[in-house]
Amino acid sequence: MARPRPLSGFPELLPADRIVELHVLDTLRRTFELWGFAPVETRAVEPLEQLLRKGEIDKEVYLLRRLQAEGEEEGDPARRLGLHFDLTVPFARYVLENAGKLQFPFRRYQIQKVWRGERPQDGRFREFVQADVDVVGAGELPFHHEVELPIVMIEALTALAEVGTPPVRVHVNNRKVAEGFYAGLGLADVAAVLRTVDKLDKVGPDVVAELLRDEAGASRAQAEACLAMARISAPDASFVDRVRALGVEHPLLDAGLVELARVVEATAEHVPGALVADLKIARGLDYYTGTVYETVLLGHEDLGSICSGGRYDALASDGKDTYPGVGLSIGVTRLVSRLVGRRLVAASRPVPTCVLVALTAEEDRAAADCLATGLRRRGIATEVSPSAAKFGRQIRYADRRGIPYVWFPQADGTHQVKDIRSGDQKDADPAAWLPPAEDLRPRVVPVVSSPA
RNA sequence: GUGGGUGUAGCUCAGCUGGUAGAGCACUGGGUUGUGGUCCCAGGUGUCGCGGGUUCAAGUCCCGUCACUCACCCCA
Repeated sequence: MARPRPLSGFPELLPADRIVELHVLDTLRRTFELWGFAPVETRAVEPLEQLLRKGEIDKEVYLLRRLQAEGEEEGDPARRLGLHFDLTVPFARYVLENAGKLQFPFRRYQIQKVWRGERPQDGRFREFVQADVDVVGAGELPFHHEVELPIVMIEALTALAEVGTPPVRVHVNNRKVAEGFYAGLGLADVAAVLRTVDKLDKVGPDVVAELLRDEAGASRAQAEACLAMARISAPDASFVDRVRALGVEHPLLDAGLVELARVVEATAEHVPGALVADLKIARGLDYYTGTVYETVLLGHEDLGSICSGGRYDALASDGKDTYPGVGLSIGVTRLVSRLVGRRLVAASRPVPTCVLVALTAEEDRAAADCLATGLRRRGIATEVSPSAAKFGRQIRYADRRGIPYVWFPQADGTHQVKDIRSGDQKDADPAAWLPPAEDLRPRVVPVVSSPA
C-alpha cells in the first residue's frame, strides 16, 4: 500500500504542536470557567433540517450516512443528518430542547470540532475546533452582556500572550447602526449593502461604490455616505459625533450608537486598547441584530478573524418563547495553525516524559519499572529505557525526545540522575528527588525570533 | 464551483535542448569494549504522484487523472 498522504483541510499535528494546542485549550477553558460559563458539549450531528434552518446552504454541510442505508433516509431533511458547521446552531437547538432544565440567563462555553466542506487555505480548514461562549436569556437578554462577552474573549486571548501569542484587537460594530443608517439614507436592501460594504478591505472604496450603485440600488450620494460611514473607526466614543456629522437620522441609528458607545467605553476601562469601534464591520450572517465582533491578531491581519460573533434575537425560538443571546467564537485551529506555523510559540519538548530510567541489563527491568512507579506516584512523568543498549544510546534516546533527565541505578544500590542538557550528574534519592518545577512538564513558551 | 502553481530519498530540494538516480539534513553501523551532542569512515536511502502516448531511449516532451498548494467566493 502506498504511504498515506495528508487530507487537505483536515489538519493533524505532531506531538510538540499538539502540546501547544492543548495549552491553548486549557487556557481558554480556565478563563471561561473563571467567568462562570458552564461546560456544554453537543453531539457532532444535527438533523439537516436544523442545520439549514437559516438557509445557510453556503456552509457546505457534510452529510452523515450509513454504508448500508440504501436510501431509506434520503428524502426527509428531518431524518437526514449532517455534521455541524458551527456551535451556535446546535447550541440554539440544545437550549430549546433543555429549556425546562436550564436557568436563564444561561452562560455556557463549548469547545468542539466543526466541519465545513469549503476549499482549504492558510488558516482555513474543513475540520477545525471552535471555542464558543454564549449567554442566552429567556424572552429577553440585557444589553450589558454585549459588553461583557468581548471582555471575556480579550481576557482569554490575552492570557495566551505569555506563551508568545501576539496581541489581539476586537473590531466592533452594531447592526442597528448599519441598518438605521442605511434606512435613514433611504436604502431598502440593507442586507445587500452590508454584504457589499463588507468587501471594502478587499476591493477598495471605488469598487464598493460601484457595487452599491449596481447591486444595492444606491445613488451616487447614498454610496458616498455608506463609504463615509464605513471609514469611521475609533478606540473611543468619538465615532458618534462623526456619524452624526453625516446628517442621517433614524431611531434605530440612535439606539445603535448608544449601544456601540457603551461597548467601547466599558471595554476601554477593563482592557484598554484591545477594542475599537469599526463601522465597516458587517458580518455575513443575517441573524445578528445588535453588536457584532471580529478579532484580528496584530501583525497577522492576513489570517482573518480569529474570534467573531454577535448579538442575535431570534436564533432560538420554539414559536412560544424566544431565547435571545450573544456569543463569540474563537477559531482555535486557525489561531494555533498560525502560532505553530510561524513558530511564534513552541513546546519545550514533544513528550511529557521528565525522566528516562536507564537499563544496565534486561534482567534489571523489573527493578527499573519499580523505580519508575515510585517516581510516577510522586507526579514525575517517567519511562523506562526501551532496551539495555549502551548508555550512550540510552542518553541519545532521551536527547532526541527532549527528555531532560536520565536516571542511573548504581550497582551498589544507590542512584544517580543526570541532567543531559548540562551534563551534571549527581546522587539522588528515588523517594525524594524532584526536578525543578520548569522541567516537570513540557512548557509552552514564546519562540525567541532571531533576526536574520 | 472558477483560475494559477507544484508533485523526485524520512525532510528540504537539485536534475539544462530527452541518454543509465543526485546534494544537504536525518537515519543505521563502526572508529570510541556501558555516559550522548563534535569529528571521521561505511551504508538502505527511490514503483521520479498515477495511467496512457510519442521515441531506439521519458524524471525530462504530450494527453488524461489524482493529490497538495495559492487566489477568488465565504468564513473561525
